[in-house]
Amino acid sequence: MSAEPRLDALFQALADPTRRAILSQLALGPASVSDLAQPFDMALPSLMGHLRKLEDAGLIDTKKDGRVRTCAIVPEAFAPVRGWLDEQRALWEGRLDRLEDYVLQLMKERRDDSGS
Amino acid sequence: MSAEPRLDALFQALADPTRRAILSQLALGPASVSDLAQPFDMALPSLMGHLRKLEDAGLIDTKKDGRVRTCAIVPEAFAPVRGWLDEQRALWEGRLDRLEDYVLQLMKERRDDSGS
DNA sequence: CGAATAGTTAGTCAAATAACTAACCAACAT
DNA sequence: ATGTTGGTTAGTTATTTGACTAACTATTCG
Repeated sequence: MSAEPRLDALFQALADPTRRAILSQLALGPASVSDLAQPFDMALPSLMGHLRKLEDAGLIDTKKDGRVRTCAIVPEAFAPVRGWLDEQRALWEGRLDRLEDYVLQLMKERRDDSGS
Repeated sequence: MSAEPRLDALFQALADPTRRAILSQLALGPASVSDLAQPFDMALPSLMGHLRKLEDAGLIDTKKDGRVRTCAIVPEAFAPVRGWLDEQRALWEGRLDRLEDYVLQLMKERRDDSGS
């Protein structure tokens, strides 16, 4: 019934302020692990955990060069999230359209009725 | 540094397939708790927990009338999520713009260089 | 009234999160 | 070759999540 484990991981990854802050930083350009860690009052392994979650969700991509691991954002990864939101809005608007049709139908029937 | 506890609750609420399915159902129109529960193979209290989280996040609104609690979606509640995504994209695009400026600058300098 | 319906409360439990410290490895830099 | 920097692994702990059962309350129906 779920059929979208990717969305679970994406939304879950975004549900944390530290991880969102990391993404905002990376949106400005790639950065190393310790660059990313610097603004946070948090031990390195904790921050690594966040990076791992972001990478597992596909939101960032990391590559180790020498002893430095460089992290970069993957902008396309946000697409499924936007997609779900759009789909959701489409459902909602579809409902509004049907509601409108219904109301118009009611008005028409009342007109016909009083006209008989 | 977080400054957006609302986003935490929103993304967290969306990070579960059951809750997303509930929202998709509600996008089609209001429904009672047992209507919503029917498609799921889950005890009622568990489903109530999901409804509670959705309500706490502000994504749904519920009202009890007699012994029936009716749930309705709150479409505006998605706005902060969209907002954050848009902001994120803006940062990314700003970065691309600066990158483009930089590349154009480099090209200009190379032209001037070879021209000397 | 008495039974069925709709939801709620309370309490339990296993698994997942998110943080920490301590110890470790693999490049560089001197 | 040794120390320092940048990151990683392992293992611990407290909290939160998500699901369950059992028992309960509050309508509504016959």
